[in-house]
Amino acid sequence: MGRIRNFDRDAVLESAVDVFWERGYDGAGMQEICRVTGLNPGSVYAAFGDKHGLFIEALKSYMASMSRETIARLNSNPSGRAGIADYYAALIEAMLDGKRRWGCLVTNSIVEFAMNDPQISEAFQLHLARLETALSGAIERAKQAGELSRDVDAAEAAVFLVCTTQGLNVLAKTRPSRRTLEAITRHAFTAVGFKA
Amino acid sequence: MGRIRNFDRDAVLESAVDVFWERGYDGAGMQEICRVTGLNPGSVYAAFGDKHGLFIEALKSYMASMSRETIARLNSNPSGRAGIADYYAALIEAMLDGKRRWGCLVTNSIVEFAMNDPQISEAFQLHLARLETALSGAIERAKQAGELSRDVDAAEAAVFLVCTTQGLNVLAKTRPSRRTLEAITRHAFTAVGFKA
DNA sequence: TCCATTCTTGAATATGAATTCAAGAAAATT
DNA sequence: AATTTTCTTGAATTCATATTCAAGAATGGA
Repeated sequence: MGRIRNFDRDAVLESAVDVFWERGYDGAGMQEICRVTGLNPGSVYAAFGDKHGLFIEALKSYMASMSRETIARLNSNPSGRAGIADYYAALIEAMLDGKRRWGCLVTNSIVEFAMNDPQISEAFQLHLARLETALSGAIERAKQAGELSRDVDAAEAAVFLVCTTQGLNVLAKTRPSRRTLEAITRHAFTAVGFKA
Repeated sequence: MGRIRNFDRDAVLESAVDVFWERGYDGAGMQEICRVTGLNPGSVYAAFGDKHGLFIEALKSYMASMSRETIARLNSNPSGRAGIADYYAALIEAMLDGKRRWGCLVTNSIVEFAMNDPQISEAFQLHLARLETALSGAIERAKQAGELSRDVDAAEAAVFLVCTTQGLNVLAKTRPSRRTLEAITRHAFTAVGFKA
């Protein structure tokens, strides 16, 4: 059958995600991608076609792992309110200390590509819709539990929270203080209808 | 004295702003910049040094005109509440029809450059601080007028509104509906403490 | 009118990054 | 073990685009 591939495709994608995340699509040179993944150009091109193809796969990998993590956190607690609080608490920590200092790969890419690339554009819409649905679900649970008034429109509130998250993703790049981030999420909570 | 320059520096900057705004820094080719401004490469380089220099000046021109417009709108009405409402109403229109479909040049650039360029980074912080101050002023006026409770923290509320605007700037690129944009600004109003 | 200076022009060049490719190495099948 | 197939390597190439430059044109002063 011939020589077997001796690198792990998923591990390579995870490394590539970091480069695109930190530097952006244009800012990420094949040279650095090769350094970080430990691959040579030839192997990258054989496995992924070209830089654009690598990026699409890296983006999908990022989206999948983020969706998974977000949904898990929102549902980690029977209380919808606590789920949303946990989600934002984790976001803030990552923005202060973790990779979220680089913003969010989806947000960064929406801005960098506008909606010029139909393939990427579709993936964005899907990802944002997924986040929105997960938030909406948590809001509905909060309503059921009496943590929130029955006449809150869950869909609208979810869109608003998605917008807040996008805003945080931008501000994260300006190295904001914990105080600033917490003030923002506190206001978002109020906006949805949760009591302080 | 020699030949006099026969183009208007400010007009050139305004055209350049549009190219950077729509395409981003990397996406804006000198070729297109020359086409749009009507200049030749040589003239651009003589006047602005290089692409980076042109960008910095274009960004400053954008920031100045946006600050001016925003502050004017926020103060266009004696009521702080009405000023903020006008500001968001105008933003929504521009996101549906106008150049804000391309997002905001500041937001786009914050994301594209992260905080790698100190010169640009400083300009960002200043611009965001200006917006924050203007919003905070309107909120204070609303408090004075009894449109808002005295114990609203104007500084925190202003930071929150800046975040919302950044989020809108991102979502604008996904071609959102009027309903979506209005739902978001309605929630932001609530979050600050205005009655529906 | 002529000169000195500065601007304009657009083709030529330089630069940097993506991509290819030919040779070598490893695995599996016979 | 030989053979075939596929992967790996990294230097060479291609390609795109920022930048330069030499020649021409317009202005103000002498």
